Amino acid sequence: MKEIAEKQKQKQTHYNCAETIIPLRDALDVFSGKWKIPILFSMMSGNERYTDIQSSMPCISPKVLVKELKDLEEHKLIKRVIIDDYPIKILYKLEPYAQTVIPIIETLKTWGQNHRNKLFRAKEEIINSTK
Amino acid sequence: MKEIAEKQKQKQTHYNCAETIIPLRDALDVFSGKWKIPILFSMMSGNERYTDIQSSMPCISPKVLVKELKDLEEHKLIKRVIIDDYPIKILYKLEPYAQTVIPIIETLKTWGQNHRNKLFRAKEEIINSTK
DNA sequence: GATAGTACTTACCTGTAGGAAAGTGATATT
DNA sequence: AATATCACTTTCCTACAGGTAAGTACTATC
Repeated sequence: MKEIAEKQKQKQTHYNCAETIIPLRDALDVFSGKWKIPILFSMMSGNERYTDIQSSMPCISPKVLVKELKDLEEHKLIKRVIIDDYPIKILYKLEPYAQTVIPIIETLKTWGQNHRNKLFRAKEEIINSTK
Repeated sequence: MKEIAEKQKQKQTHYNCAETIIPLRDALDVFSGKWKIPILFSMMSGNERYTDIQSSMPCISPKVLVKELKDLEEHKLIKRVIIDDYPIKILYKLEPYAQTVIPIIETLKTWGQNHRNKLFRAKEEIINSTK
């Protein structure tokens, strides 16, 4: 009897865990992949035009860039604006909602910098130990 | 002359942008994908054994789980520990380094919750407008 | 008139992430 | 003796992310 109760308690823990994993998965569905976060960062740095974004990114292909911009638009993070003077201009504008992504970008960037330093230190240790 | 200088300034902006994108990409290389963050979260909730982690995740296949655990071990975020009593036990232990991932998990989780609420509100607005 | 830039589209291809299903060998339980 | 649990492995498969390369229609510049 006691054992069954404890097993159910454990099962419950698992269930709760699955529940909290859902928002994580929602966020990952949006931001997983090589490009979306870097593109948002590039746009936050002031790049609004297709070609500017493209040249700010290390070797993104035009096809992929178009696709990612469409995805970001679908997620209501950016807006494609057509400026109808002569010549016609197309601007990709950040939606206010994109501001909510800043903390994610910041923490990822900080972690990435730290990780790189860690790898660098690890390498140095190997060099020192073989001296 | 002036124009060239300005163009070079712009090129520099792009270059800097690429530079800051590198740590972002480093982090994304580790955390992109469906499973790694949820697995770390599950382990932080106390799950240490293969089967516990598996049942805490919504329908992960054994093959994928093994692969993700190996990846996490390679990134020095977890450790596979063999407890050699009878019967033999295998524990997946978080490395201290895994603590650095907590801010990422937190911000992603918060964003995911907020995003889900936003979608929910958007749905309600549609329902109200068609009344 | 030629070249270059803007903002893409189209077609094709590869690799990997991830899923489905079954099997395995050791122990443990009923 | 039969079934279950633990911790996987193996095989097969599909879908999609992403890359390569070329083309396009318009405009701008030299």
